[in-house]
Amino acid sequence: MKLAEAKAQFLQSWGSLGAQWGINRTMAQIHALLLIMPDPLSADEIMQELNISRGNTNMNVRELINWGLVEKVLVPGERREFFTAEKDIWKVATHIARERKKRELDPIMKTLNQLQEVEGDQKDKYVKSFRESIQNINRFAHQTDKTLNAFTKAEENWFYNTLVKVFK
Amino acid sequence: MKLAEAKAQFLQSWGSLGAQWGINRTMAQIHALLLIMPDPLSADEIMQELNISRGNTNMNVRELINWGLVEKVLVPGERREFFTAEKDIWKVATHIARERKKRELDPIMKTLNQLQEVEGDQKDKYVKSFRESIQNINRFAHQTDKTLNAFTKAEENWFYNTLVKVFK
DNA sequence: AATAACTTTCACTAAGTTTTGAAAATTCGA
DNA sequence: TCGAATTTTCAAAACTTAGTGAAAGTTATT
Repeated sequence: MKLAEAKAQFLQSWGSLGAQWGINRTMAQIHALLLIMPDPLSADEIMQELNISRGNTNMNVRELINWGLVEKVLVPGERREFFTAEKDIWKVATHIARERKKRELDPIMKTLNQLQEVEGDQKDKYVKSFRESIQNINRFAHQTDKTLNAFTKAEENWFYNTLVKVFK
Repeated sequence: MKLAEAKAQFLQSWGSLGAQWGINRTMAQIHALLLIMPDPLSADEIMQELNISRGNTNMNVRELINWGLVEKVLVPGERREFFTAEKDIWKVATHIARERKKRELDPIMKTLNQLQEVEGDQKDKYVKSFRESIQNINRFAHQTDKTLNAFTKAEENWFYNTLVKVFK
């Protein structure tokens, strides 16, 4: 397989993987592109490689920077901005996990805590069932929270090493 | 907070959580509804509770059954079908993990393996960088695969117990 | 076999999201 | 300060996905 072909296939696969996880196609593709390129790219290069508009490029690059997955690089003597992605995939994963936790798990935990205080007769089977479900989900959420915290710290990759030991 | 209000809020939160994970709102809401109800519900009851059409209900219930998260219950003396959700949230999580792995991780691993065989001069920095990226992602994917396999087996909850020990 | 109860399908519509491209804003060097 | 290079914004268009409801299909009962 030639590089050009392999590259195209990777960009497309990474794009649809992203889509299945609620990340927009273009954002995932820009990320993929920056992942495999040895040097930082300019907005124009991204536009060309992916055949997308300037506006689209700008929006999604900014969003990637927001997620901490891409950063601006200043090339001396160049007016334009260049962009590069974190190449250590493990760091990428912990970044994403940390972001999603902040945006999704934390809010739902807040909600769950409130919902536990539903009023009503414990003998009413609807109340009882609701309470039990919320409690179970809440317990699970707390466990997940702890696990993610451990995972996303990972300052010295100890989590990774632990996992490797446990699951090898 | 009254039950009705708490219920509405839970249905809505679970729905938008689902949406962020690429699961459609209605599917997540039906699941949430069945989670908190003590007894199985009929299609009509689901339609009423969530204010959705018959067709939509049917499609999403079938999809949930497909995912192994909901099952039909036959109530003696009733012609209609009733539906109920697995209440053990841990089982739900492993089910989802197993499904998503099958649908997403397995295919991408196949692709990655192919992409490693890209032709070209190792001295070409584009080829070199591409190879390295794919290799890194591939290693990560394999590790994730192992972890998920361990997690989704969970026949005796040993994974859970291990995690609790490790992260408590 | 006819009927009634119920489920499934599917063409269409509604809603939501992404992308475009041109205009506005910003930045930097001369 | 001006103007060229570059980035950002945003309204409209294109596209995608979800939801509807009526019709077709299925199944159980008499």
